[in-house]
Amino acid sequence: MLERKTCRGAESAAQRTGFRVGCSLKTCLRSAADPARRVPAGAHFVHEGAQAAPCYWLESGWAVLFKTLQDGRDQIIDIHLAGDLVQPLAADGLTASGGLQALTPCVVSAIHASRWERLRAGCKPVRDACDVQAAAVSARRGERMLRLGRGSAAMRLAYLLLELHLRLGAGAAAPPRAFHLPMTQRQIGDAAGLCSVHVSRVFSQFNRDGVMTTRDHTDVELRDIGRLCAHAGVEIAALRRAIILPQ
Amino acid sequence: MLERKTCRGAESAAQRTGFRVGCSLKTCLRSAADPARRVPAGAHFVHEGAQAAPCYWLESGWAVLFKTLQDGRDQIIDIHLAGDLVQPLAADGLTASGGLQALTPCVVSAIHASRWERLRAGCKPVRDACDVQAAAVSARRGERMLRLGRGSAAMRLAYLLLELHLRLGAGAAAPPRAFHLPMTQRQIGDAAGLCSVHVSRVFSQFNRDGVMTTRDHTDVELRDIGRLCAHAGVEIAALRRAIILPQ
DNA sequence: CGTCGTTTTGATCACAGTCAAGCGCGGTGG
DNA sequence: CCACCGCGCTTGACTGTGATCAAAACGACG
Repeated sequence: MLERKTCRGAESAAQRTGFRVGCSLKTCLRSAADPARRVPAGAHFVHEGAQAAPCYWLESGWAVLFKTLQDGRDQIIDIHLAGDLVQPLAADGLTASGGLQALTPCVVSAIHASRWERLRAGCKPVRDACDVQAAAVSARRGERMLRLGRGSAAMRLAYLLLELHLRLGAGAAAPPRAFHLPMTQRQIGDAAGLCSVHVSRVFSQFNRDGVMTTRDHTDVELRDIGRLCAHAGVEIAALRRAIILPQ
Repeated sequence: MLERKTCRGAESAAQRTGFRVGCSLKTCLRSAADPARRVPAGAHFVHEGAQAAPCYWLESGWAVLFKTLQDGRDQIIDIHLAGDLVQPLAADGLTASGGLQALTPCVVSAIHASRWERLRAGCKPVRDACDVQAAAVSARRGERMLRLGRGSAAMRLAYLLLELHLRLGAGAAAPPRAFHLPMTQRQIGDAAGLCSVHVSRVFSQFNRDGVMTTRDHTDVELRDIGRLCAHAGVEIAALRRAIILPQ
C-alpha cells in the first residue's frame, strides 16, 4: 500500500540520519510542523511560564528542558537529543512548565495545537510512536528523580553519562563509548543537582580511577562501563530496555 | 446530541464525587477498563520491571509510583489521588518503570493496550483529557525534580504539602487547609528524598513556627500558607495554573 | 501484656556547598 | 604582535545541611 511504502522510506531515512522517531512519524511531522527554525547554541527558545506550543520537534542538536528556582538556580529536568519530541506544556494547556535552551545549534519545529491534534487523530502508528516516546521520557526522568532524591554525587553523574551513552547509541548496534558532551560542568551540575565545583571533583576522581577520560572538557570516553554501572546503581541491559525505544 | 448529554451527566457526577478527570472520560473509562479491583492499604499492585498495563485508573484512594535503588532505598516518583490515570510503562511498552503501592485502600482498574488505544482513538474529548492529565503529571514531577535537585529539606517538604493542598482542592472553590495525609514520615521522606528522622525534625520546626500543625501524625493543617509558599519557593497562583487541571 | 512499627530527640559524622585563588584558553582590541 | 579580559576548570580550606547511629516514648494490635 502507499502508506506502507512511505513508512518504509521514512524508516530507512531515520536510520541513516540517526533519528529515533519510528516509522512514518518523521514525514508526518515535517508536514504538520511549522517551518523549521534554526536556533543558535545557548539560545532560550521557550521560556518557563510563557505561552508555548504543545510539542516541539528537535530535528537536530541538543537542547535542555529546565526550571528555575526563585533565587536563580537552575535544574535541568531533561536533556533532549536530535529526533526527540519535547512537550513542555503545563496543566493549563497554554504555558510552558519549563524553559527550553539549545546546548548546540539546533533545528527546531513547533507543532501547534490543532495540527498536533490532527497528526495523532489520523494515524495509529503516529499515536503509538508518540506514546512510546512519552514512555521513554517518563522512564528516564524517573531514573533521574530516583538518583536526585537518593543518590550520591558519583551516582548521579555516572548515571547521566550512562543515560547519554545509551541514548546516543539508540539506533546503532553498540552505543558509542566516546562521545561529545556539549555541556559545561556548570550545566552538568544543573542536570545532576550539584554545584560545578563538585562536578569537577567527581570527574577528576573518575579520571584518576580509570573509569572515564575527558578531553578538551567536552569529549568523554567511558573506559570502564562496568564500574560506571556500579557507581550508577544500574544494570545496563535493564536500563536500556527501560529508556531506549525498541529497535 | 446524545454524546453531549452523556458528557454533561458525567461532568456533574465528576464534580459530586470529586473526580478530576474531565467530561465523559469517566464513563468511557468505566466501559474500557477491566473490572475494578479492590487493593488494601500498603499492597503493591504493580512491580517495577514486571509486566504491566499501559494505564491504571485509580477510581478511589491514594497510591504512589516509586522506584527502588539497588541498596533497597525507595524514591517516590509521584503521588496519585482518586481519579488519576497512572501510566507506569517504560520505553519497551511492556514493563513498569516503577512500582505502584496503595497508601489507602484503593479501587483500581487496569486498562489494557488494545482498549487503551481504542479509547483514545475514537474520541477527541478523551484524548484531550488524557493529554491534559499527562501535562499535569509532567509539570508536577518537574516541580518536584527542581526541588530534589536544588532545594533544602524545608523547601521539599513545604512544596509537598502545598502540592497536595492544591490537588485535593482541585474541584472545590478553595483548597482544604486541613487534610488527611495517609503517609508515614518514612514515606514522606521517600517522596522528598530525605530520611524519616529529618522529616520529623523539619515538621517539628514547622509546628513550632506556627506554619502547620499535625494531629495523630496523619492529619495536617496548613496554618500559614504564605510562609509555606516562601519555604517552598512557590507563587501559589502560578503553581495552581501549572499543576491543576483547568476548571 | 509484649511486640512491632513509628515518632521524637540527641550526638556525631560525612558529603557536598561555598568562598577564594590560580590556571589555561580563546576572543578582542590596542 | 602582545596585553587584556572573561569564562570555564581545578584545587584547597572551611562550613553546614542532612544522614547515621542510638535510645527512649508512644501507640496499635495480637
